[in-house]
Amino acid sequence: MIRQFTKRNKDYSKWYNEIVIKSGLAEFSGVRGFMIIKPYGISIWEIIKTKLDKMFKETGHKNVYFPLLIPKSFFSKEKQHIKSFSKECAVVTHCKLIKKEKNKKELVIDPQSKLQEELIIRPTSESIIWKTYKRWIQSYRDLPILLNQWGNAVRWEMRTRLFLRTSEFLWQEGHTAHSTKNEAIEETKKILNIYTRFLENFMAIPVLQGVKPYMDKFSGSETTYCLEALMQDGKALQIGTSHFLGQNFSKAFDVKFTNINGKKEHVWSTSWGISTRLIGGLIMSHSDDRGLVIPPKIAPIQTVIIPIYKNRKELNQISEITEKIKNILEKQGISVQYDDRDIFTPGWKFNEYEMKGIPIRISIGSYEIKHEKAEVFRRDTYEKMDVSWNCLKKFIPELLEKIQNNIYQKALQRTNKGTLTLDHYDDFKKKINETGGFILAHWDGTINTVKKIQEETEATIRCIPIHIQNNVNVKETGKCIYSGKTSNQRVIFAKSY
RNA sequence: CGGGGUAUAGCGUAGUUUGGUUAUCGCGCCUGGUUUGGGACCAGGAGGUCGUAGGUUCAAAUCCUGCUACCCCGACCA
Repeated sequence: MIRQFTKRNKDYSKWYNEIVIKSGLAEFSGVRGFMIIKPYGISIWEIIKTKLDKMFKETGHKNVYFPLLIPKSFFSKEKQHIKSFSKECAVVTHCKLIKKEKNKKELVIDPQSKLQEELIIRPTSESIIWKTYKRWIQSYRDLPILLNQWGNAVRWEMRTRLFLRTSEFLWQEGHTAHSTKNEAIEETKKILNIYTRFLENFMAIPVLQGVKPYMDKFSGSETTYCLEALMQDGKALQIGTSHFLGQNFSKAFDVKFTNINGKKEHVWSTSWGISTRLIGGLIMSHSDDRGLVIPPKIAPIQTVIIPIYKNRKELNQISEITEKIKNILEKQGISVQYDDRDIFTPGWKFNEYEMKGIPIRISIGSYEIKHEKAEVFRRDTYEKMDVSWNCLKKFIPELLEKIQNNIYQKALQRTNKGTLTLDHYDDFKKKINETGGFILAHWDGTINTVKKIQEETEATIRCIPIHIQNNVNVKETGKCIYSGKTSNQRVIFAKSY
């Protein structure tokens, strides 16, 4: 019996949902917009955490933990911040439940337990952190503060999608404080580069570094740097952000330091984050019609070994060999799972591990025992190879490298192919409509133009590519693709998640 | 918030138009046996307040009314 699932080109979003559920990453929870991340999904998140955490620590950051709940009054300080987040806050107003009637099970809120001040479940932690930094910072000697926290946040979303947009998400939020503007900007860029390296080297997701246009930046920031990745369906996914907050929060929370000359100045700050959305991006970048494809460096299990046997005696023989192979590989830091469960046939296991995206599968049966070989299968290309036992030690790590590289190159080529420079609105519409992709086009800088383009094509400005933003000299003047008005730079348009 | 779905065993479903014995089938689960190179097979077994509240009726999964929940497609957003 073959368990089918929806193909990408038939119904992309159905494919996406099915792959998440069938591969065991996550499922719906019964609470609207909130998902259960299953062990397999969390194990990927844990790897993401471990790798990124190391990179943060290497650049001088420390971890910290602030509360989940934020008093409403803290939250009301920074104007722009309130404006954007107040629409999607979950608010705690009471702290007790009581039985509605005696001897009945139904519970109601105890009106007596109303809180003096309502508490907001953090949609992000700037407010409580800046309230605290005010106490921590007096002198330039207290700076910089380079902190990060791993936690969760809640934003009451109207429309949710597994991993891509859920009302609760797991994430990492960095919050730094600096004595100079320049240092804060450098920090923002440093983090952007860490994210980029992580995404490209580990997750094999090529990203475009950019700056958000003024109307699209994080509320309360001066500049929002972002990473945009192109998914297989031609839509863009914002996969990481790093904000230069200027002095907005230090002013809102009155955080000043005394500089070396004894003068008081407002602190400069940044914040930056990535979330469980990365897992959504991982799926939509690499996976195919047979299931997940996970780059080896992020795969919870890099190699699975499946025995093929006719009887107990054969299994014992295979297991003996397998244990040795497993040891050899594990000594090199490769994660190996030996699946000798008798309740499933090899065919069942093959399909299961392909669905889960395990990069390499090794199978060993009587044929292999006889020839002292193993059948090695790679998930990314479906290629099968016979490898003799004494070569595995070298072969498998090299193959993992190759797979990692191939997955990245494939995504890179797809992204490059999907990125076009266009000057005519007809071409623009056609491209967006037919294949999607990143389109580099001139923009007159007005919100009105963006609105019109969005209405007509569903595409929006994703970002101003950082190389264009940074290098005034290469700024190219031209005419806005929509209005024909003068433009001095190209921006990236795309449909997005 | 608008539009569309769905709600029956752990999961996926048939039955609902046209009410009628003991609610269908597949997967999964348990027991025993045979199997095992691309989602094995045989035999036996367990498992249900048909989302919820009310109504119509001799009789409701099925008809009527209300309610609730989740999913999908849009508008808002990491």
